[in-house]
Amino acid sequence: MKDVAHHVGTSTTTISNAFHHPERLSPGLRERILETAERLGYRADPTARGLRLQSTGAIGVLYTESLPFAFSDPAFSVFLRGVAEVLEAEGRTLQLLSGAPSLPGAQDALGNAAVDGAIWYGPVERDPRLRGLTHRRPPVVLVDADPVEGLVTVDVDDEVGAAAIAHHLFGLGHREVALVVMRGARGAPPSRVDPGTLHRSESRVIRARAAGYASAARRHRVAWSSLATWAAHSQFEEGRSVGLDILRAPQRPTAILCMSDQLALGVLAAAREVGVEVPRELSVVGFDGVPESARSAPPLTTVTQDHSTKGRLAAEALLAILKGGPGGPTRHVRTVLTLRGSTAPPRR
Amino acid sequence: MKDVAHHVGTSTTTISNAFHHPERLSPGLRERILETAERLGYRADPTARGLRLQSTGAIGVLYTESLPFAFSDPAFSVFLRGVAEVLEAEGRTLQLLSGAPSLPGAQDALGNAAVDGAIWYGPVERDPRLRGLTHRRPPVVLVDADPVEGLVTVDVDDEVGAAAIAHHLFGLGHREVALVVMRGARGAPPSRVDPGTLHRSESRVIRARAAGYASAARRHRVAWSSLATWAAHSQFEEGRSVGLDILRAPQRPTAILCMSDQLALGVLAAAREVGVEVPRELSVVGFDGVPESARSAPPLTTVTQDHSTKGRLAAEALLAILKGGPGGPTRHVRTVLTLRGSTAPPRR
DNA sequence: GTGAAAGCGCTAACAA
DNA sequence: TTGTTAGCGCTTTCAC
Repeated sequence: MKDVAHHVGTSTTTISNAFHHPERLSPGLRERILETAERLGYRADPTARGLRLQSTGAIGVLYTESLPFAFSDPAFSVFLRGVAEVLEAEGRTLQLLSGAPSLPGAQDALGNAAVDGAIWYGPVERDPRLRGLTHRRPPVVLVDADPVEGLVTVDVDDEVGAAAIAHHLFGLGHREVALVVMRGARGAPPSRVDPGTLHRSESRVIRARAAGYASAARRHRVAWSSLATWAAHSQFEEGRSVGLDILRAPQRPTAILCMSDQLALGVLAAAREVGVEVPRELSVVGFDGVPESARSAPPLTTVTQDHSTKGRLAAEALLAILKGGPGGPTRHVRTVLTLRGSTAPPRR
Repeated sequence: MKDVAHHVGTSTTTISNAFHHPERLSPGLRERILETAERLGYRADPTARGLRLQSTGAIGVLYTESLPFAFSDPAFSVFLRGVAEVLEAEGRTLQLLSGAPSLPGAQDALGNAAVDGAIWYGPVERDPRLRGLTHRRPPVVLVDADPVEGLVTVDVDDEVGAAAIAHHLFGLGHREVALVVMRGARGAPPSRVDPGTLHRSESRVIRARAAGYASAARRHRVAWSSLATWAAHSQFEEGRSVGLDILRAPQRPTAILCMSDQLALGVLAAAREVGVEVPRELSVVGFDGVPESARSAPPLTTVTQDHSTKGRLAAEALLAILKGGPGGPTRHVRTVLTLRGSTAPPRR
């Protein structure tokens, strides 16, 4: 900047004005400045600008697992699409923050990021970092995480959706139902769990969906805690491997209730491998309504949530706060039961 | 910071030292400072820090189309996973920059972002903005874009891969082959094009793949410019709609050669809808080897490129430059022909 | 072991 | 219409 000022023979103020207050300059001078700046390849330093203006134009999105994993989570991709839509319209940029709790410095991913505000996408764990986050700078909006007093939250109807799809399955007449639930921890192989412990999960999403399943079970007089249950990290491969285990066992269930589409898609693949026909011999359901779920063979019966709207709502709420608004109330996102081709009554 | 200094009764220098040069303080004082900082919720302002240190810790990734679209591009997701792997290991954050040429200020998305360096992911168009990007601050690494003198490039073997898969198709005996190519422009409906014009595309990727197809055609004495060709934006839905058009026409081809997996997956869906059996009645191939391509029914024969390695290489090259290295030579990523279940000889 | 002062590059009051 | 000055919040020399 000084450089340009020198070349043109003026002060830095005038350079700044040439860009931000054109009316305060004679057109000729302005012209000369712009030209010189162009020639010298001058661009205002965004960091200095950010310091002066107290705003960087960036919005952070913190994913509570490792970032690489985030990019194989299709629901998160669609969520980001929604976020990006509103940010792009405002000319803001999107900064991805890794919240993997194990990472050095992850504790402060938020505090160390030069962002004007952040969205905390916490599908995975009840996070100690959330404590003391209230009224934090930068302002934070919560998604899929346990609510925190004083923070705006985007809330999804997980329990209602889960109840609806379990009700659908039980209503069809299924009684031998296997459950495949998500688990945050990676690396660990899938394992059997007691569904009765699910309500103590660290993850709001897991607790809510489990509660929905349980209430449908109660309604149909199915013994909730007797359901054969596997826990796996929500990925296609894990779903496939659990599916293989389940379908190769001597006592095959008539339906598999999966807590995510990734898991269900994996189970579907396993069924194909083993030669079990869906839905004639086996019903499979998921949760999320990711794009792939509509394209599988057969198309997956699932609970759809509008991930991109979720992203839009979160981004809009955050921008409202940044504009000085109160942030407003919790935003609710509905889920809808999406009946497709992967369910049928059990073969008698 | 001043606040903390006040509370402790010391200077801001000492506060800073407490965090960055512990050895310069008496342990007692340091303890008191850390404690007070904690109590007051003090966090060093990242922007001010960035200005002083001339580094923000963020790496930009510019996608040459609109950001919302980026998140429905599975190849880009896998690429980002690779980038994120290396950035996360270095404790850096990932800033997504929208390069949609139509956007206001997109011209300067790069110049306005507070990043230490950037990756230009340009699958789409030969971009005028690339001119004058040489030796630009921040340093830039190019991916899937036309090379620019002086910039490090990650180069993919698109032409070789394309030649291989077209050779596979022609070698199987297919002569009535329809071509579905990508096009950058969105919104516009799919349309017929002359394959002879493809070598003038704005996109390096499109030119390279087309060149590969053409050379295989030549080798098999197939008249390249006579191939029925459709251009569509690389998305599932567009592929499906083009597929429907092709398969409902009176003269159905025996094979459809798609320039991306997204397109091919859409065509596969169309075939299922129309009741055309793949690969018995129709062969379909794609390009990219996205995860979904392995899970479709039938699994897609395609050209696989290792997108996550591509991301890793780009990120590593950029970090090397930031550490003062020369950036080194162009990185090459190989493609591999992946034969799966969607191709067979034409029915006689 | 601690503090004063300078300066990162920019923009905005305010003065001329 | 243009320039002077101050200051955004931090880190770092350098002097004490």
